[in-house]
Amino acid sequence: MINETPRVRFAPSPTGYLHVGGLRTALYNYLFAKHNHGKFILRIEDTDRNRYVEGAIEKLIEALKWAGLEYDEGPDVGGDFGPYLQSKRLNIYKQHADELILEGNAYYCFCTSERLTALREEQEKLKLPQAKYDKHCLHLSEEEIKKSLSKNTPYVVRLNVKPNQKIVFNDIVRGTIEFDSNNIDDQILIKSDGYPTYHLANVVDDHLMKITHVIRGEEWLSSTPKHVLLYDAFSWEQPFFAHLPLLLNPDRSKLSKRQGDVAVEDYRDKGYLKEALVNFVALLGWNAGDDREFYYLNELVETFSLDRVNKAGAVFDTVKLNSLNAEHLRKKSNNEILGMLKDEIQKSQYKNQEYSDEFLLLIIEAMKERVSFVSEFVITCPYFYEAPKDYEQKAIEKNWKSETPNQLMKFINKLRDIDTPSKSDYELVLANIAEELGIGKGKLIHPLRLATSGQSTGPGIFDLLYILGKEEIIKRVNTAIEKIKV
RNA sequence: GGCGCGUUCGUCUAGCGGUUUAGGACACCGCCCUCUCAAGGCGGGGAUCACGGGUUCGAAUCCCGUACGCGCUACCA
Repeated sequence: MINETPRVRFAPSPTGYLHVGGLRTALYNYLFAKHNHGKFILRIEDTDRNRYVEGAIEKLIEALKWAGLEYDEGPDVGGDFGPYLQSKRLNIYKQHADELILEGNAYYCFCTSERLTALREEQEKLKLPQAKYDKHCLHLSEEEIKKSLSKNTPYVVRLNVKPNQKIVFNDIVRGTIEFDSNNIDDQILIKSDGYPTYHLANVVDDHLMKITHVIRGEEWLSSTPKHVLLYDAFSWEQPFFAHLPLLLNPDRSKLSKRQGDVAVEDYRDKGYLKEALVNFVALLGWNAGDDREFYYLNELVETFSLDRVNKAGAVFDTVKLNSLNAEHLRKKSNNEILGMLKDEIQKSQYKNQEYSDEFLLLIIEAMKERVSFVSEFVITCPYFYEAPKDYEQKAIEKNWKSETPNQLMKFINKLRDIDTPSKSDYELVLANIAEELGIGKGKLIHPLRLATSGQSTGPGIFDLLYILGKEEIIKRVNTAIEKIKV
């Protein structure tokens, strides 16, 4: 098996959205596959009809593709081992369950849910170490089984776990793990509605789809012995297992909706870059062993390896995500940001206004190092899109003196003489006026910034002026002189 | 309760028996740069490596125990 090309799968159940923990699992599968020139497969585990969600599969696929995790085989792209929807493989599971029954590794169980509950209650009363099915139906005679079957009595198929066995398997992340079969319940394999449970379906499919490495969340570690038992019962070779540490809430419980956003779509909609989310999530439980923290997907592919995956859970801390987002944003070309900024403007109050690409590109260049999100190219510097409505009070107090209006008028008047001032023209004019007045440049710069932007922070003043343009500056300075009273 | 897994700065982590006065990143604070804010550079505070025993000349690193956390314990995945 070790010489085969690796085949791994991401096998989510369609819940309606892609959980960031799921994204991390999918990513590690993808990285492992691509690094080793193997195949990455998407398989939908939709065997719970009670949890059917309309449109869930489409959403899942959309989120996966948004993140850039293209798969080689899957429900919408096909492949040689389909179908990739478990709900379309029912006959396969049935057939394999029959095989297990025939060889005594599984058995029909006709117990009612009432008996099961009673059993559990009784076991609880007796303070038994663990509640387990009592194998009642294992001892049914051939006749009894036939009779019940012909009467269409509802039944499930259970795994026949033999007592006093050591079940040992190797986990790539955690090493050798050992379980005692006495602690393992006779797991239901086929539910009474004819659908398989996860345990049967994932083993059968992983084998049939020639999956070499099962890379999944740690929540599956405890049920792996059941899977090992199934591989043995079918006389199939086991895949390699790698159980990934969980993603946690700030209070270290399993990452959940209650304590923040968990859907990839939520982060996308909040304006996080896919590069940043992928980069961030990759580092939650893995690192290359050096100090590097900035990666693009293809670079992760180059460096990823399963044996550098951590054992302990990791808190999903969005503060660090934010800084990574800013870093990825800064590394993008202005032209790439331009497209995103146009989308952002469409979502804003300025959607009906026209802005030239040239103008927006100037804003991007001026603001790029001052923002963490594309949306901030709008909300943090509204003065590029409209004249300030009011002026920051603290800045007025600090920088707007009684002589300020006259000084600014001088500046404006000088500007009028220049047709289309360049950036250095603004710089020159301002320097000249300052010198003329015998004041520091700051005495002009700060009021000018306040008058034109309404704020005390922003890009370099000459960038600001150049982007606004002469006419707009004059208008805004006049307005400010009228409106700002000291 | 049972079984399993885990435990290094607030958070993500490096470390795989001596190179460690435990390194980096984010966050925080200070300085430099500077027209502001950022970005960038430099520096600072912050981890008795969960705790207790061993093994060893020597342990964050190996072993055992305890505590704590998490996961599983469904006709859910």
